[in-house]
Amino acid sequence: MKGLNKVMLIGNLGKDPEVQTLEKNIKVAKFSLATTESFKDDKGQIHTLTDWHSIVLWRGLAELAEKYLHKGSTIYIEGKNKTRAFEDKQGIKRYVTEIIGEQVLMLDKKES
Amino acid sequence: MKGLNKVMLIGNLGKDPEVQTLEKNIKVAKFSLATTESFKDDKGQIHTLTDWHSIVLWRGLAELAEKYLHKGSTIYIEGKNKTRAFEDKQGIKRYVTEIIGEQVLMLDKKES
Amino acid sequence: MKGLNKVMLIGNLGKDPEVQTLEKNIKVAKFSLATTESFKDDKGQIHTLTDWHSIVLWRGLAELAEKYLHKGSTIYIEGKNKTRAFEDKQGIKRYVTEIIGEQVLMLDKKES
Amino acid sequence: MKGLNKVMLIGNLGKDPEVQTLEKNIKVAKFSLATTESFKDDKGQIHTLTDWHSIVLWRGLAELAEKYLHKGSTIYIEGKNKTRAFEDKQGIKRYVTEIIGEQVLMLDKKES
DNA sequence: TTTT
DNA sequence: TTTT
Repeated sequence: MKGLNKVMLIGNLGKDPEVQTLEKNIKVAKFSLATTESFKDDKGQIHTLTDWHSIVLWRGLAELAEKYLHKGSTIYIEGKNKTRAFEDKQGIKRYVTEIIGEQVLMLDKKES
Repeated sequence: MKGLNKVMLIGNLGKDPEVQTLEKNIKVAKFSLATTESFKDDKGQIHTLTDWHSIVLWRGLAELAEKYLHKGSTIYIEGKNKTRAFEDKQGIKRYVTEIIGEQVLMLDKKES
Repeated sequence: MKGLNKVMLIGNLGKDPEVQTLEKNIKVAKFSLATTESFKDDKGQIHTLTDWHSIVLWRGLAELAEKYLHKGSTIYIEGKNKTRAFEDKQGIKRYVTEIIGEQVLMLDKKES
Repeated sequence: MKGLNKVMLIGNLGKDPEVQTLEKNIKVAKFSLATTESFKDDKGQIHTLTDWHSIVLWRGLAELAEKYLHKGSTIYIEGKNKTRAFEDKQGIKRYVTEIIGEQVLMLDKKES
């Protein structure tokens, strides 16, 4: 271990995961996750603030996402921040930060 | 508490922090932090991979950064991921993800 | 910040919280929390293992526990490990490690 | 993943690790780790408080401890809380909570 | 752009 | 029992 890059989130999926199957049958799932925070302003009024996170899951976790996660699901996810460069339609270099999930825990009560 | 948005990093500053003083004497410090990971490939060969993170510190933590942190400093930082929109020079909407620090721990041995 | 002492748990209360009111109307809540882990043994068989944690909540968090938490509740809790000495009935010094909660997030779906 | 049981510490070893070799050449290292916290009291006076943690490392991490860690070493450790029962010399059942390390990062600047 |  |  040479450094630490850890992200831990509890929140809800904004949409159903988008799952792709790559060569060798490796799957990737992508979705955005909302985390909500509430805080008091100077006047004691409670406000709510939502952050959106771009989540990427690989292999077994992508399969779990495909099977069990959907819009609105509440999950705990642990992973790492990765910023990668890509070119947009105009050929301009842009950056996006994604969270590569390493552990996922489903937090919805089973509706039996 | 309504959700969890937590980031924990241990790494090194790529450059000295850039510190601005805003109205009411509030300070903001910005810098990038490298976290390093090593892993073995299929052939057992060890590789090293660096991720860069954009860090933002406010108020007291910005003052600490200004006083004590510099290029190469090793720190532990705990905070949250925030993605914000901004317009680039061409007026195109772009996004950047920053880590807003809430706790900072300096990990350099004091060179006495 | 001089060091890091952080514990993060997601699990279920083993019993209803025991709440005491101390002087100045300060409340303390205590309960045990089960975290469950599953793993495969050498033969690929899945096993389940439960760890029990002694949780202590003060003030506002104790009031939250009193009002909303009960046997079986699922929570996320963030806090610190504290080991304290006490004397048992025979006057022998013993030790117990408790997690002093600093953040609590209720993870049960509201049953509307 | 069915629950979360995570502990993260940054602190210093109180003594050199005690390393045992078990059957099949499996090693276990044990040591106590001090985490230090500073806080202001009602009068704005700064106080310092130390917590002691019992750390257990297995296999490769035990070997790393044996080779590189000693009294005073600063480390980051990530692991889980485990409480286990044992019988003391009088045959009375007692409990101890240990942190089973899963990741260790050495934070001492190399003194070249 | 860092560090080992 | 550590460290600053």
